[in-house]
Amino acid sequence: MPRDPDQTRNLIIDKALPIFNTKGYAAASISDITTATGITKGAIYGQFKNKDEVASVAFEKGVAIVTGAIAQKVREQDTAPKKLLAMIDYYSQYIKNPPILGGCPILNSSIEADDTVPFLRSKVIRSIALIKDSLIKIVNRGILEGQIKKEIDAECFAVSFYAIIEGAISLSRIEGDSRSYELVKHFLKKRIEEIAC
Amino acid sequence: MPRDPDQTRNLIIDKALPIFNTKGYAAASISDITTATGITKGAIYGQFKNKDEVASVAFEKGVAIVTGAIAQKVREQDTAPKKLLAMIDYYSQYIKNPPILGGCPILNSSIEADDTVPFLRSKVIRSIALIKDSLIKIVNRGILEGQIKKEIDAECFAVSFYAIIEGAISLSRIEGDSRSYELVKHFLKKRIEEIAC
DNA sequence: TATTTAGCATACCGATCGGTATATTTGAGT
DNA sequence: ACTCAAATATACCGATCGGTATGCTAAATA
Repeated sequence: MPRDPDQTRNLIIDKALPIFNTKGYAAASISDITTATGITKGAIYGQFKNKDEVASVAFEKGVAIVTGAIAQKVREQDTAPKKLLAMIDYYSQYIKNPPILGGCPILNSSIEADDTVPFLRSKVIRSIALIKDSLIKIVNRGILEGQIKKEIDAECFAVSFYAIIEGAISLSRIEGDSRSYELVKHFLKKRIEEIAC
Repeated sequence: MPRDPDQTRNLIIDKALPIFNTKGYAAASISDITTATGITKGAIYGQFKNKDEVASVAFEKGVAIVTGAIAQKVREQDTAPKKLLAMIDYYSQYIKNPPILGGCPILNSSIEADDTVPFLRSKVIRSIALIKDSLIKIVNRGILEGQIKKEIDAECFAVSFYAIIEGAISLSRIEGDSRSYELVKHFLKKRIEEIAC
């Protein structure tokens, strides 16, 4: 097995991820990836069976980067309110210094995959469900440990929390200004104070 | 001037709008529009100078439909809290029975226009600014008229309100289920109760 | 009713798309 | 050092893209 195929695979995905994330699945082309990597079409189709598979793997990598970093930040905190604040701060950093060019891959793919690109849809749905579940667990554990008021509906809060962050990211991205996100950040901090014991 | 060009123009835009809104600017093709309208490429390029212009005009129409309907619903209410609730209910209807196939054109275009499609970016930004401003005015007038607590930061609330609605729409659309939006709706109703006098 | 011209249809352009068949290169096993 | 198969490069495929040049058609003017 000459010329380390794993390295080739990784290079393709690493370069394809920001391309798909900025241009979108439809607008991104295999040629974009060959020029970005310096690798030819033959190598790409040697590693992946088609464009869909490249996009799929790149998406999974994008999700892993984001959710991995969030999980890390959340784990560093010991109470539910602090964990929620850590998530807010992570996305704040995300906007100013994005780890992946083009914004949040889950949000981006969500918009493109809802009607077209069916092979991505299920992956997006699963990623969102995972984030939602971990948010619900944070809130529920916070209730059990006496950090969050017990009358709080965990799912309602979790979904609203996630929705407002994704909405704020899209606003700040299109405006090219972090102001909208910072306003939402302030709003969310007040909400967290409200539900905290 | 034979064969009513205005009618041709309207037909093209009416058919192009849901196509661009579902497939996105990059994936939607002129051929899609010719098959949807029964009109040939020659006629389309007789009315519009290029694909960008078709997408631009279609986007403006989409925004006009959404903002026009919202303005109507808001005008029917006499207090700020009721106006906000009317907006929430409008988008609730929007999800179940969308007036434009493919979701919210502002949100969709926002995602695609942030990095590519520069000709749409300024239009999206202006549309968002208009909605934001009208929300701020609703809140501020509510404060003046004693319907909303005066310590509320109108801009913070307005941006958060809009962000959470757009986020909830994208969630419900990708999930193919209105549940997420309904949860957010419940969350928002509580927030409106909180800020009301 | 003849003329004219705006509105539309047809046919075509080069470029690029995703994908493949085939040639070439590389490195591990012998 | 030679072999052989795996990995990559090259060259090409039909289809489709946005866009245009040109021919036809229909309605307003005279």
